[in-house]
Amino acid sequence: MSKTTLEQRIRSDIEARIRSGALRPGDRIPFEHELVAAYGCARATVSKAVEALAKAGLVERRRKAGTFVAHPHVQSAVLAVPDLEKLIAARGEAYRWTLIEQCRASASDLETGDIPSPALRIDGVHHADGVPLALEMRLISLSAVPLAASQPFGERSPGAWLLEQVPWTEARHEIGAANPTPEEAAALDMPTSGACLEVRRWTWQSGAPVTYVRQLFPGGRYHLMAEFTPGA
Amino acid sequence: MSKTTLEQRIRSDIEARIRSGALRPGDRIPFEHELVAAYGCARATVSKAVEALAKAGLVERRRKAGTFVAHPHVQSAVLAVPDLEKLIAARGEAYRWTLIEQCRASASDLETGDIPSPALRIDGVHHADGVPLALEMRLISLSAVPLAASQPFGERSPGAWLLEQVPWTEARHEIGAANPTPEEAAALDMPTSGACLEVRRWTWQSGAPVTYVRQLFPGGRYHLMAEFTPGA
DNA sequence: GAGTGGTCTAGACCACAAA
DNA sequence: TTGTGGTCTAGACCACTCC
Repeated sequence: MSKTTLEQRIRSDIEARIRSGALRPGDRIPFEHELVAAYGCARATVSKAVEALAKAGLVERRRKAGTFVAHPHVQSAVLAVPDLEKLIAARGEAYRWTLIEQCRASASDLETGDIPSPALRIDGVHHADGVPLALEMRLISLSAVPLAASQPFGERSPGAWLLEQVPWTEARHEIGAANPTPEEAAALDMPTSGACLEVRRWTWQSGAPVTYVRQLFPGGRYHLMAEFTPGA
Repeated sequence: MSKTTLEQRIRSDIEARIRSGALRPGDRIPFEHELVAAYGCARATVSKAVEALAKAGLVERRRKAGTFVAHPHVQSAVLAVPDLEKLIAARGEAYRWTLIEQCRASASDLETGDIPSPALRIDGVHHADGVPLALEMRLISLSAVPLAASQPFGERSPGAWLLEQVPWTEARHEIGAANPTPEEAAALDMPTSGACLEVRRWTWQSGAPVTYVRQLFPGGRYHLMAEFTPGA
């Protein structure tokens, strides 16, 4: 017996033919009315199945012409950017946040973060089992989050607090590698010659800047993972 | 006059209420039959709209209870991993691939790449306007891609060739930072103390390993970008 | 012009989880 | 038990685009 829906079956049938190479990029897949005949179902059902493949980028639909296997262009992948506190806890390690500095953001800070004045600047370190995992430099727009001004970030990291205050934001990430400055290297307990993973994130809510954060991870202690399974 | 569909309107109405904070995580959004009444349309239309929000992760649907605004948990983002040749060309720079070595993969190679024997190993450098942008170490499974054995990779990078041979694969990425070995630093024309972005990618087709690649980017010359806009 | 996909309707039955 | 969402049907009209 099967617990899968008919729509899923149609979809995975076609997907398997693409993944196996039986259908190659540029090939036309059966018309909707042909699939309707083949599976003996309503057109809405096959339409939903094929539409899902199209949204996943596996096929391309063209009016009057039909539906074709797409040419894979850029590899895209879903990147998980977890909250560090939860990530460390999930790994079974002890989490600790230490505040370095909490002050008004300077003009040059605001420029790099593209955050309007007034804004708060918070520097600190995330530790896993006592080892520095990430150095964080964050700006928070006080016009978007006024409560941040009176919030003490000595005990709790601003990321988790912000998530509660300002849910469902849009964000942009830039991921690169950089060497730490002497001060950063000291905070991370690493040499300045060591490589760091640098993640910078700009966050908006309804188009208004909320926060900017730059996180520096010592090379060997952390890596990001991304899965790419279109159609999953 | 509007060119948007009714489904899109319903969807963006709800999304705007979530994004603006009018509906907060845990709040229930209207039942389908309420939306049907509010918009005066068929249930299938509102169902499609709300289902799209659910797929985007903005809401969570529970039978008998209703549909609720989801709690943002892990930040996820869509990461673009472009073909380097096309990326460099798109930036208006001259692309060049230089082969370092092409040989049979050793046992230790196969272990790190999780590729079955026999396999090919190809090392080379991607240049943009004559400057080394990335060092690449790649393994190709010869059982998955037999043609690779007789393919000369002196002129053309194996990535673009593979994409034509074996389209629509699944992949996993690991992104980190590392220091180059002296040999790698020389190939990239950089000091060993410089930070590198390290991207490792495992690729399968229909569950069978196809290729493994490790790319090393000098820190300042490249960065990855990821957008996070659920509901777009 | 002809035929595709895009959207929508007005029903229906079912599985499941909350009350 | 009850009501929600999950799935599906059998139509319909339309817009677009390839021939």
